[in-house]
Amino acid sequence: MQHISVNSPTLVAGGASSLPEYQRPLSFYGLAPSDDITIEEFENFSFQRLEMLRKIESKATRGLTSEEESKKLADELRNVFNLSTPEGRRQDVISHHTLRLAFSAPDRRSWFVKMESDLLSLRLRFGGDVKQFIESNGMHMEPVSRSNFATLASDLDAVRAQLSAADQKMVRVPLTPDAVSKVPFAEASELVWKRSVLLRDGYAYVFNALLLPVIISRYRLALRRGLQAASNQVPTIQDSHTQLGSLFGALQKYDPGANYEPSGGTVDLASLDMLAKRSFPLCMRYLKGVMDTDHKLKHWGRQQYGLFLKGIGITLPDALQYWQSHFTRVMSDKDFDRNYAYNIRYNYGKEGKRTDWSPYSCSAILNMQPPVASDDRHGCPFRELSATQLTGMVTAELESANLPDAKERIEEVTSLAARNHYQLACKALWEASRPVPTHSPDGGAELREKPAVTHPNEYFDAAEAYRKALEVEREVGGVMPVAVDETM
RNA sequence: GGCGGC
DNA sequence: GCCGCCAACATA
Ligand code: SF4
Repeated sequence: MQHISVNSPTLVAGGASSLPEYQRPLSFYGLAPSDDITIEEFENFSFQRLEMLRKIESKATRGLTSEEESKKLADELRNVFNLSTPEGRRQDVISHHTLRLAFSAPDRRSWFVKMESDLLSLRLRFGGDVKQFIESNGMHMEPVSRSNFATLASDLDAVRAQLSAADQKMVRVPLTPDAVSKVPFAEASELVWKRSVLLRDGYAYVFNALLLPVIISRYRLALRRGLQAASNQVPTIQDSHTQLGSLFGALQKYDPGANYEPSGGTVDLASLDMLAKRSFPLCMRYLKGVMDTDHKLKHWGRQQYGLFLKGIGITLPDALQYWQSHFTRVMSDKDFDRNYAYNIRYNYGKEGKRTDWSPYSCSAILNMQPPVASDDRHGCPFRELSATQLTGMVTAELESANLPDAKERIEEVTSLAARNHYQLACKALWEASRPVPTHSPDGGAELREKPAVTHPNEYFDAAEAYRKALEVEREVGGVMPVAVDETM
């Protein structure tokens, strides 16, 4: 059996599980394993952990995040690595560090960080001890002095009164200075979001009973640093241990998040449906709809939509495959190659004068040859669609976001369009389902601050940025702000 | 879609 | 019939 070690000097004294990295049941995994680990162990442990993370993901994507579901999940996960035994802790640490290496590439980090932080959160919530975790890991939480506390006490009481019932139960009633910590604003974003903290001078005053999100926030930061470091180690490790290469290869194939997180500037074809639904401007959503039903698009529609797709990060091979797969449903492969493939490559700067053409702006789109043929689908729907069609599309889009004020929003959008304010209508639609977050950073502010949409890709980018800003909250179990209309 | 070449 | 090359810019 082939023994290998991640760290070069191997030390084994009195059994591996007495090593410092295996002492605490829960940690930020700051210490890498230093004992001998067999290939089989690497494989078994890391695949078991990957299974755990995938379970967490699948629960989350199916929306099973209630207290009961979370508890069930936590119980299930406890059976994978038994953290109350030294060997279970060893397996936990080894598997974590193996996956760090496998998920260290920049475009694979987010998924791993999210799942690992969910895992730690579950473990601490069900069966863990936050206070003990903080102590045993030497985490520093800045205490509040007696005199400072005196000035905050009444405000803290007010905050406590607003807590959810469950949280309120956790905070002991006569508040004392040692029941509160002073935390940098950024580390308490989820609590700020839920208005569970008192804000003063750029700091958040957090009830110690509710410190979990702060821990998770620090964990995410530490983990991101660790992944950065791990990515530097990967080449060395793969050089000295070729056996690990195939393990990493296998682990990569198991990455479930790879094709749904549009990261690293390129976008996977598989995520197109999802992206269209959540972030395409109306014109592009419309063109995509035509592609999905008719599998063809006339020339200017291809230009408008194709360049937009390039702009959001569809690669040339994917673009060729995308158009080909649709067009060949209504024509031969040969016809597609002869008449359309060249133009797609040309738009990507791979033919002729090799210019990387930029996607059309709104004014370019508004200014194109008007669609005359009955099957011309290009242009701006706010101008080209009949009032009935437009209302239908806008309604469909806003209904899926189920807003309290959908009626008014639809009316606002369609009446702007009727007055020929197409780009204003477009922006009103963007805003309708994207209320300004009260606390979290306003992703998409670039667009919100402008009066009108000026570019379809700007619409898309701002929509994605908005989503991403909210994601920060959701990663630590926060609330979506669509439900955040509580004006108080 | 237009222009151009054979 | 075969093929290559190009491209828009007011919309408060
Ligand atoms: S305003 Fe611009 S982005 Fe919006 S639908 Fe019209 S062309 Fe597309």
